[in-house]
Amino acid sequence: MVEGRRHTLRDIAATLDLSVNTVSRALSGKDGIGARTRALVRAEAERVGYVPNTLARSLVLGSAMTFGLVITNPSNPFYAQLISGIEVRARAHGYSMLLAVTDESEEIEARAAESLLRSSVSGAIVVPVQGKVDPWRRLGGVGVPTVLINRDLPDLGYHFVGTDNEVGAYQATAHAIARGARSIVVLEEDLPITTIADRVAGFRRAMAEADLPVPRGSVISVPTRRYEEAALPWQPEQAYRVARRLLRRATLPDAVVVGNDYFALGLYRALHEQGLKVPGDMMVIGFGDYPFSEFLLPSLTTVRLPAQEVGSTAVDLLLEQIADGPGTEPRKQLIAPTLVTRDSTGPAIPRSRIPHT
Amino acid sequence: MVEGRRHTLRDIAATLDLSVNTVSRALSGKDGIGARTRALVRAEAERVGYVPNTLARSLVLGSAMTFGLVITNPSNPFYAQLISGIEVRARAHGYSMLLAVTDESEEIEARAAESLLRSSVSGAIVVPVQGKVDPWRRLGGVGVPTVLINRDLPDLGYHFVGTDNEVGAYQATAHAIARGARSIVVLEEDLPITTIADRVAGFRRAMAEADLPVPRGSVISVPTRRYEEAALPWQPEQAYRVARRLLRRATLPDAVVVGNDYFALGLYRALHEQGLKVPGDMMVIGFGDYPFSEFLLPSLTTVRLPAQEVGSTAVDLLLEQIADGPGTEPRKQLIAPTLVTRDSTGPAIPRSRIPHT
DNA sequence: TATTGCTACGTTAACGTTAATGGAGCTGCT
DNA sequence: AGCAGCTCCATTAACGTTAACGTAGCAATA
Repeated sequence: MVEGRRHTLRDIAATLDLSVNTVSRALSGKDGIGARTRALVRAEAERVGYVPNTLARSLVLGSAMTFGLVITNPSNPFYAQLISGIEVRARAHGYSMLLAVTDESEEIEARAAESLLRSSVSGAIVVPVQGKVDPWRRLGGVGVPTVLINRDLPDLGYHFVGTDNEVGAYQATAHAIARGARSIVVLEEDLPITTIADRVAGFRRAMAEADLPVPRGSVISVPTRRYEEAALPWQPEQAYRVARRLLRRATLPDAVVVGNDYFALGLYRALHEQGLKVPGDMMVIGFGDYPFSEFLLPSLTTVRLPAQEVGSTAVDLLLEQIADGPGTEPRKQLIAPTLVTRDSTGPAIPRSRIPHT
Repeated sequence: MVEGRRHTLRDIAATLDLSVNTVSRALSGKDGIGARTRALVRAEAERVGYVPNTLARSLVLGSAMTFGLVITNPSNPFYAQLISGIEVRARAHGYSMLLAVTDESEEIEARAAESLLRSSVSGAIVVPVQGKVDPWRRLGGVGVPTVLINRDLPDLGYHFVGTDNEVGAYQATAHAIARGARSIVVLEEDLPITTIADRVAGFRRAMAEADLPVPRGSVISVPTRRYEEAALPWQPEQAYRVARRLLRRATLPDAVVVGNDYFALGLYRALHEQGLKVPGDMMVIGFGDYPFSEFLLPSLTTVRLPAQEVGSTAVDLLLEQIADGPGTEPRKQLIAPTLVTRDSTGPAIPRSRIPHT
């Protein structure tokens, strides 16, 4: 079946002795076509295995029915889920997805933006590296709807969907305090992004509300930026190194809130080596609720980030913007994360309740 | 800068009083253009922020400079890494990447194949669901180079890049035997794919070489197929349930080889609940070397799958096929995985050797 | 000076599709 | 019978780009 080259509307038109336009309209379901003609065309299209050429279609329609997705790193489980969420929702509306990976590099990001521009994407969903703003300004300048994810660039006035990191960190910290922690430390990535600042703010708010001091050294930066093709266990490893230094302090914190669940892994190891118990000697709270976090020993209390929801919300914002045209007020949508309480902040619960299958 | 609509070659041609063709050739670096004219054109293009329209270019050239990537699930760390590997390599050669996620559904897969066909991708890299063959046959039928990843569909005669699962499972099993295991159990996904069969074969070969029996019940299937929007910890959870049943057996195996590192998580938990120690009471060997596996407690011995290498090899095969045209003999490329020996199969090594930073 | 050959550019056509417009043939009404 | 109005299809143009070919102008050569 269907060997050789691709058949076009013209081929079908020629064999049926019709005009190209008639064939086009017959196939696309427009009216003004006789029932018998339409059936004939459909049958012939089926017979030769006709596949419409999206390039030509997009060229004349001015829209490629494609969304550009620009993320920093798919090996971050949050972004992996985000990809799924966006892809599913986009495809449901007939859009394909062009994916670009920036790996936190401004240079790659600029090229990716340029590439989306050339491809005439109908919209873009972007996790910006949060350095330069210009590449994305150009996209909006020519009328490409753009939604920023996770990290806002307020200067652009674009739509934004993210998780409420301030609240997430607040919840995490407040939870630790409720469980008895009085001295708490935060381990965060060393990226210059709003995410981090928001979380630190949430942490400080919770501490302030409990009248707890936040001495210097309470917020520790974990070096994780990397442009290389990536030894992947980089993040746990770096967190492990930082945690080892932390554990050499004279007085140890009661709880540590880490910037992502990979960091918790490194911290777990450092604690284990020192013979310190979680949560007995130190509570640990993660960020992300990665697929493995529930099954760590002890299972990790963590702030669940609604990746799928963020993704589908972003798609909805694009669709809305495409339908309503430009000029819509930029919407900043913060989706609240939820704290998932597990064993790393409380007594290990006997799992014997779990039903046998 | 650069507001309003997009400028075209015609715009530039009009303001400079040149022909469209001249502008095109001036910008694309073709010769037969005077130095002064070229400079003029370049300057004007820069001034108005000209962005070439890939759609039009692709239409006339017949190639979209785009690769289609079809995977089952980006939350599988192997595929997350694969995406990175492919994207980087493809972009280095000027290709963009269209991503489709099938979630193991044949129906979605068929639609994805159709979508790639419509988009005139220059090539496709596919992790097939391994049900129907037809969608992919059509792609090859119209001359789209296609490389299959991980799961071969031999009927198609396409290029194939995968990991040598037989050898991987053999190594894992042989390693366990070398460490003293005599009774070994395999936990695998319940997918009808060659991957699983190959691994079971490798397992059996290692057992046979050591003259060890493989009684019924040595290969256990873990139900993981899911089409829904996916509770993500599904895989560890299912493995946990299966492991609980396993641990109720009268005699327990000395070692368990699991189909992916998520399964190891579930197994770890089940063992922990029974008070069984890894590796003392039971060795555990994973598959995948996921980012967290090195940092589990105990760290997980696992078969590292070269995802990045698989990805870049696939891209290279596509590029080669595009350069040489069709008719090249299909190449089946198996990349050997490497066993990473860690604590889950041997005595916990004191980590005090790790240098302080 | 006529011929050749080169440079630098313009003209035309094409890629495959959709939209706008036009027109032939039929039906129905007065 | 004449005309309007409808159905059904054809014609034309357009989207933005590249490729093939044509040609004017000039310098070098015979």
